[in-house]
Amino acid sequence: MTGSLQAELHQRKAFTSLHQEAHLNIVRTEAALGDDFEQMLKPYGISGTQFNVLRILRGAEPEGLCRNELRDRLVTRMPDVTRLLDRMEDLGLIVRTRDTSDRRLVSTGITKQGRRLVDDLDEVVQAEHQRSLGHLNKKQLATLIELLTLVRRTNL
Amino acid sequence: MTGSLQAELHQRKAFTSLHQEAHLNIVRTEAALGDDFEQMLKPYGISGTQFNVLRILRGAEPEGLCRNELRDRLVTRMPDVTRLLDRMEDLGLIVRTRDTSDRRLVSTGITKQGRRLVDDLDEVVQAEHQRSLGHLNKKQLATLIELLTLVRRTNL
DNA sequence: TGACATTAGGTGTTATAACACGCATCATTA
DNA sequence: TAATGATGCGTGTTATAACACCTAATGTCA
Repeated sequence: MTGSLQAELHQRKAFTSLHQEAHLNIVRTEAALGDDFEQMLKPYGISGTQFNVLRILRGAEPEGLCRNELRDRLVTRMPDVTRLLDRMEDLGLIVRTRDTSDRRLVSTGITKQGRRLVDDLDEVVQAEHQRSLGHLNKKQLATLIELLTLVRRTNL
Repeated sequence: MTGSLQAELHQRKAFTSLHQEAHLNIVRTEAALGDDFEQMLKPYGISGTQFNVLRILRGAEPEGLCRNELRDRLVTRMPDVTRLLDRMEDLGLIVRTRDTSDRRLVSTGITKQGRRLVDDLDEVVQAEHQRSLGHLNKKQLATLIELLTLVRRTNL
């Protein structure tokens, strides 16, 4: 029962602890899922992070979000949001407008083109989720979510 | 019960599917764990991937490993192993020697200095694992590992 | 109001990841 | 053994991440 990951990584020795095995399982699984996800997005010319930004901005419509609020909503840490948005602006996926009441703020919104892209991607993404996680039943998914949430509980 | 991640990401809307929620939970948890892990390694001057390399090479002693075998054992995909090893060689953590029987192969081994570093890190890493996952009991860890292994099963 | 801290955001620079390609070595087979 | 293909590894180049620093705008309080 223990040792599947061990085999995947061609390891001879057992893990030194259950904690280590759990940690590596999380990292390994994310890597597998993440790589496939990026691969899926490649034909559409955006990265996983960029897709994430689009989804967040769509959810925030019709208002936009300022840079830091957007950064805080990203699933992964992203220290250089400015240039991430620069690229997306160049691609025509987002627009930035300087706030008039507080001129420090830059409101970022999704463009029609960006909106069309995420909308189109919805079904592709759902299909990918189905492919990568469809073999788990509802109870298994719920338990997995529950345990991962528990992990983050003392990690926040 | 559902919606912890939703709150973490300041989301207003619910997830569109259990699959999506599971996927994002995996990504988010890995990011949290990974960031802390990198932070822990920072004082020692190496990255998570570099630590991983050292651990693999220590496990392969006294022989070394050729580049591709090493790459296949890495937990995450790493397309540019050559320059990763270049940097580690510059740091004095590994040595590379051209195989004499098959001159295409470059055997990579860990140096005494590298070995000392991973050995020193063992307890630091265990402490970090304890901190990040110590609040889960054995059964929970086992279930988590089991479910993540199941996820990868149709993802390989 | 002026000095100071705080907040939001951008910039400069270096390090690393990603991708495509090239070269050398070895295996295979006519 | 010469030709062809496969394998292992390195290199060139571009894109992105990471880190520290800088500027402008706002808030605060003597």
